[in-house]
Amino acid sequence: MPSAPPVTDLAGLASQLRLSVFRASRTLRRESQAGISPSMLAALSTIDRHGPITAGDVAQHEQVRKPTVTRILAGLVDEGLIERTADPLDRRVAWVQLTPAGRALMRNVRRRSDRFLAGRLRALDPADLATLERAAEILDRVTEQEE
Amino acid sequence: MPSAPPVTDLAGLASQLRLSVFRASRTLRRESQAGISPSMLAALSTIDRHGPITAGDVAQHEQVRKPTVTRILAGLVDEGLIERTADPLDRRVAWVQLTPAGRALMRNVRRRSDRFLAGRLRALDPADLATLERAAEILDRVTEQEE
DNA sequence: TGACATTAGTTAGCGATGTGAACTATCGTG
DNA sequence: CACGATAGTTCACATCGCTAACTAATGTCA
Repeated sequence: MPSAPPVTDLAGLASQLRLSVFRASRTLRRESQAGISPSMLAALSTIDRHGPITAGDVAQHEQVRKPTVTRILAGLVDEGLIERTADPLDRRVAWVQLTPAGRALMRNVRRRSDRFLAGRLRALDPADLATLERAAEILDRVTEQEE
Repeated sequence: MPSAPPVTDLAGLASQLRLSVFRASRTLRRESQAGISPSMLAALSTIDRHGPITAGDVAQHEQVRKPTVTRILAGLVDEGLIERTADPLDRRVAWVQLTPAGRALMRNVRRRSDRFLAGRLRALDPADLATLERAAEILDRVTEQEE
């Protein structure tokens, strides 16, 4: 694999990347079959990874405002996927964590519920897959960083 | 640059990619400063690239249903960025194309309106930028293909 | 101690974006 | 000319994000 030429047109890359990510997100949203909405799945994943976590910290990780988190968490509680625990020392704070059902859903999603996308990825060659894998990490760094 | 190890866990990559793309899209939507919405910008870009095009074909390219296209195009017409031309032979069909204002906006967006994302990209090393560039193309292939 | 700022989270209401179902208008075909 | 296919629209609905304003609890400091 020859090393790629350097990218100097940052603005061009930025606008291209914006469009590609936007379109991909739209398609993936439509094809999502996890049983819960993309927002809920993303929040669930954050809660899964970061153990017991406060609503405010979920907002930080998800890069979303607090009222949005309130609604998403309410939905996850309704579905029985997370549970809240009041903080005994600071009664303003509510900790959330996955229920067994939440953990089961996450396992399910990771292992086999992404048939649409996985099916399309199957057609790619290994180099492209590796590129996507690295790109996912880079995207996370770029978009999740604190300002 | 050493060649990457092969990716075999397609389901894992798929679910990771879904989350990364979703979060990136959410952040980019919030930071968008093009003056028009991401949907409108994406459609405008498609119309720009594919010359005079019908509404149905815009829907194909954008991977969106026809009612969605109707509304997006109406917005672009309101903003004076595109214009419709009735097909003289088939009066069901409406062709759309960019107005001078639409072309000017596209030039503007490509060159300098993506400060947020470009600013964050500036911190990346050339290899990461090249990865993102290739990933954008791959994403387009994966998500825009006909089923 | 008591006034006041800060912090965590919620409620209420808005706007943007996408959808499916049903509709109009037009076209093509036997 | 009847009837099915096609292009696009309208309508009602759901999701998802936001700001503003609120409640409740905590911290600070004169």
